[in-house]
Amino acid sequence: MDYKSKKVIGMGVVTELTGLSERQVRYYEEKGLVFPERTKGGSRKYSFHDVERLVEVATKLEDGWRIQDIKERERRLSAKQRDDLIRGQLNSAFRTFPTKK
Amino acid sequence: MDYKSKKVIGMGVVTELTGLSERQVRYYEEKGLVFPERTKGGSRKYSFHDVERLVEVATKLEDGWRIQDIKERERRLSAKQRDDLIRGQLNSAFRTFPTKK
DNA sequence: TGCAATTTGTCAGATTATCTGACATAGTTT
DNA sequence: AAACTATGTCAGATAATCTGACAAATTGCA
Repeated sequence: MDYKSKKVIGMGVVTELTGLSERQVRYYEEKGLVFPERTKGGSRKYSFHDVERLVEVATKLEDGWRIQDIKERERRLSAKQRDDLIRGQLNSAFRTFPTKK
Repeated sequence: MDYKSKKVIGMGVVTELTGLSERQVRYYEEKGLVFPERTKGGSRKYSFHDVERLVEVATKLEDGWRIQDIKERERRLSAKQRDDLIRGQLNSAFRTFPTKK
């Protein structure tokens, strides 16, 4: 695993890096937007990727989005991506219609 | 700064990642082999680069090196690199002797 | 050979970091 | 108006980390 996705960052550093409060960070987890790992004792551990994710979420909230909207939109997007992927696979497998060039 | 050199990792994770004891990690710092940052409260924060460094140090110690030897050897090596760098700069600036090709 | 240095373990006591759960609140939806 | 959303804050508990000290095994060296 690469540095960006390894879960090694504690809550204190996360709040420093993101500018968010502990409350916010925990709330976003409660709502299913980030998924930290835990130490044996129960402390949260985040990755750099998680940190970027948190900033992205916070930005959208500042823009007036609500958490459920963010999740909903992403659910649709990834569904579309799955569709596009499958469509692409079908196209290259069966070539049901002409491709350009 | 990149993920590899950002100091965000606490002692607990460092001991997990390196397999070293807290005692060892602190001792290597005391001897000037790693240079963690600190939180406001005084807790150490390491980078992935530091983690790799610690493993490298531990490996050499297992091979029978002593800390002072490691530091001494590196002092010489970096001195040589400085010399090589300067020599290279002089060569390209003044071309005091013919180069091959 | 004997003494000093090196490296690591361990322990105590103190301090810092983080956790959960609860209540409050301002703003937004329904 | 009532319910919901997002966040602040506080208390009490637990986890994580720190420093400083003493011990001990091994190794270097005078």
